[in-house]
Amino acid sequence: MKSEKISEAVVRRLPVYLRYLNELHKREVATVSSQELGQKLDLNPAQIRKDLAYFGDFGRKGIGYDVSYLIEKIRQILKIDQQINVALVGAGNLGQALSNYNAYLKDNMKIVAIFDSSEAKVGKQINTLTVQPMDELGRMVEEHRIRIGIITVPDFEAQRVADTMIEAGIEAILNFAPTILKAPPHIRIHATDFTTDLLSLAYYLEGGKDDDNE
Amino acid sequence: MKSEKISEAVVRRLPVYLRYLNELHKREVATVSSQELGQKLDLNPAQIRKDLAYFGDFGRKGIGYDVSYLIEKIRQILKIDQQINVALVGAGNLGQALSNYNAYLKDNMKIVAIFDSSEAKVGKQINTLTVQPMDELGRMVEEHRIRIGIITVPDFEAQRVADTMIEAGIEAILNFAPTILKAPPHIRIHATDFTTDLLSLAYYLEGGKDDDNE
DNA sequence: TAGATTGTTAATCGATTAACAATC
DNA sequence: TAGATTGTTAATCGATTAACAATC
Repeated sequence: MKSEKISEAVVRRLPVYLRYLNELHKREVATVSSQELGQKLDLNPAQIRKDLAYFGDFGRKGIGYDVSYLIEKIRQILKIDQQINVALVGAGNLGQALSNYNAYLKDNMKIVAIFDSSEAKVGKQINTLTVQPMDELGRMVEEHRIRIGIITVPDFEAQRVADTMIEAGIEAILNFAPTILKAPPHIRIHATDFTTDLLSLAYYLEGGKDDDNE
Repeated sequence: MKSEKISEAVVRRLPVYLRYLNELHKREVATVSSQELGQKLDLNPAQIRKDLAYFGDFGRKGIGYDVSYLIEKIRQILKIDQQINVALVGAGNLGQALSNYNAYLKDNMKIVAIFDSSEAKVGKQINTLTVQPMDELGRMVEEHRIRIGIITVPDFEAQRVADTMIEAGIEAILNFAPTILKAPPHIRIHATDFTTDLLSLAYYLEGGKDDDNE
């Protein structure tokens, strides 16, 4: 185990490894090589070995990686060996869609509360959760030790919601609103922007008036 | 205008610029500097100037960039100066959420058809569209010149849907299923994985059993 | 022993940032 | 003219990949 700081690119690949390892585990595969992982995940095997080696010597030369052991280790690294509670704000279609993913997220990530600022949405049932008004957020964060917030409100509300979350003590935010959130440096923010992804795809389409690329 | 190949990082920033420029335009701001753009978008001004300079000399020294002109140029670069038709497969919650974004995507990207393999979903009305069965996909792609596909089906169906899309002549895919799609190199695939984003956030939480980071 | 595969160092590649002449 | 800001080159920084000794 070395003590460099780990780049975000590395951290973002860990859940990808974990996902495929979980699949292997379900198929009762005991061992996997960086070669095979790389082939399945479209990554360079050397990169995978290097990524993992940042955190420890998890593999065995000549053999590969023990699937169960590596799963356990990656969970520890990602800190999901304990349950992490998540709050979602914005009970629209997207919020609803994400809360369904609770099933996928048996990796110890759990959406435990859903909030919305609109009277109309409060009280609505989404899976096992009841949509709560925003002024319950502070209390719920404390009571359930909620550490991550997901924002699925319209862009013009996003910053306000983020501020409320941070005020309440949330440590990290996953933002789906198409806006750049401002926050103090100790708050981790990841943004996921569907419209940006889609528009950038268009660039790679063939032809058009002037075909500059590829 | 130079003729290097443009990196994906650059292309992914263009829609971000566009989004803020559109906002400026609505506020009737005529001109903007790389400095101000950088400040708002959390990017280095030099990077913004460099990004834009790949495609042409859009700015004016001492003045900055003309908002309307730059919007027009970025639209051309992204090839959204013409309407791009999009098909969505998977009429679940996420699919429904995305199809609502049609409003946002007045930038000439339009979801013109929604498909689902489940009998139960076919015929359902989502906004102005009726969910169609999968075997209509080929015909619709051709008829409406659909060029981009969005996949919002469960992971185990994703590859099959991608194959069908590619077979039908779709050129680029935005994949929301948590799986790595295999496709020929001329097909552009962007993946957006909510679970991966969320799990990687956990890494940055403070404390835990052993606190290696930050 | 022979074959496989890791962990790690060195080489390469690419992206970001700083600096500044050109010029509005 | 003085101040602002671009476009671009050079410097820096960081991430990926290749190569290989160590070893199971």
